[in-house]
Amino acid sequence: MSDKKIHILKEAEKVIAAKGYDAASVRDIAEAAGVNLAMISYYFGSKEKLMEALLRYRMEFMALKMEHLKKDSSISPAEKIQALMQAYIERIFNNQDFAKIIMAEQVIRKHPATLALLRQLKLNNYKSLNDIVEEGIKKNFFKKDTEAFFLFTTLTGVVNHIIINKQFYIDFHQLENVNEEKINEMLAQKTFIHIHKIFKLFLEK
Amino acid sequence: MSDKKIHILKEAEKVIAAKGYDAASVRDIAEAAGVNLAMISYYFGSKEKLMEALLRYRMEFMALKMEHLKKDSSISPAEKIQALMQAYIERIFNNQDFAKIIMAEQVIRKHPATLALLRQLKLNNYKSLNDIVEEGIKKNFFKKDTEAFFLFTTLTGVVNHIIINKQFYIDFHQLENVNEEKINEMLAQKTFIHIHKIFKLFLEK
DNA sequence: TGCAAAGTTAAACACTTGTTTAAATTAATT
DNA sequence: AATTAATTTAAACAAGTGTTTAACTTTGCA
Repeated sequence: MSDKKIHILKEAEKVIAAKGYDAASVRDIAEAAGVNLAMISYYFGSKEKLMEALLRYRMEFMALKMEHLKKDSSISPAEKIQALMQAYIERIFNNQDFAKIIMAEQVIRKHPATLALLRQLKLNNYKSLNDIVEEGIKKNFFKKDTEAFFLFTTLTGVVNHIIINKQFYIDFHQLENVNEEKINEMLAQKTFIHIHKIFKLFLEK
Repeated sequence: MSDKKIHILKEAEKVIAAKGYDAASVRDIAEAAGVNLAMISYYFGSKEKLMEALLRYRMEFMALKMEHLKKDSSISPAEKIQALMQAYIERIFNNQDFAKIIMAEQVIRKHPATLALLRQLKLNNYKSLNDIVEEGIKKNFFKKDTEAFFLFTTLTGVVNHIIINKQFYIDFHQLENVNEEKINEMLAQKTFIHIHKIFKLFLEK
């Protein structure tokens, strides 16, 4: 993918995250990217295909590919879970615009192509988590009475809702003047500790 | 509010939850409600004001008004927390369309009037939770090292993400032929048990 | 240098959007 | 029954939508 296409995608991401897909017009996106309106169709074919390209482009980063430690038995299942949690939190916090777009897409928009992509991403991430959980149960490290679906929903639900409620947190604790980078760091760390406790509760014997 | 206005609001809720506010046209809503296009403006003034009316109408139900047991010292803080959890889960599961609209509104749309309403709702619910937590700490029933914000985010994040991922759950467990009412009941119950365990972990000594 | 391919542009396209209008119908009040 | 008010309607409005067009400029290559 050319630099120009990537530049357009990144600007489109900002506009779509701020306004939502439907309210973000192709003219808005073109203006934000500093290109002529017709270039969107020229490069991507259509607005919907631009959205699809954005999902494909970012999903690469958002997928929790845990293959490298899947069969590594020198790392305990608990440590693997920890690595997955850490990776997920990091990715969401580093891609907050994209996280919002994905949330909105799941909640309201239902275009077949994007839904299929999201389903694939969700399934892959769920399986990464599930594999580790099953390994832990087999090796007798983990409780076997916890449904992986609820662990998965807890991880994704909590992290994403912390992003949604970030402004609420800032207002409530009067952190308006604190550097946003600092707030993200602090929140990400606290989120990790929080989720870690929950996973310990449900998994460790 | 007249029956007709309420009828329009309820139909609008379905359409907006399915398509999102921006993609749901006034014509879509009018058709779903079986009324003439101009009636929307006649009754509500504008599309945006219809949205505001919908939020006001439903927020009545969604607010967790815990005043009746706030000062009741015959009920333990743990039981109060349990009642609040139960009430929240019930309301989200019984108003899934509205829950989706609220989520989308928080994530992408940012109309001042609706944002202020949502902020108020969030603040009220947060305070209901926080009051009980503080009472529990004061009475030496609860740990005092847990931030209420993370408890709040956990409750709302997990429940709402279970709604978002309901179809994923159905597909994954091949429950396509099961009555949706049954699935909701089952999921709500499991969600309650799940959240209950988490709150116990973070609160009880 | 010449020329085909790629890139860029402003203008136009058909269509949908939220809202308003003015006329017609129904309901309520005297 | 007469008259005023409330409701409902189809049609029209201007503005904004995604996409296409055809002319123009730049680029890459023989």
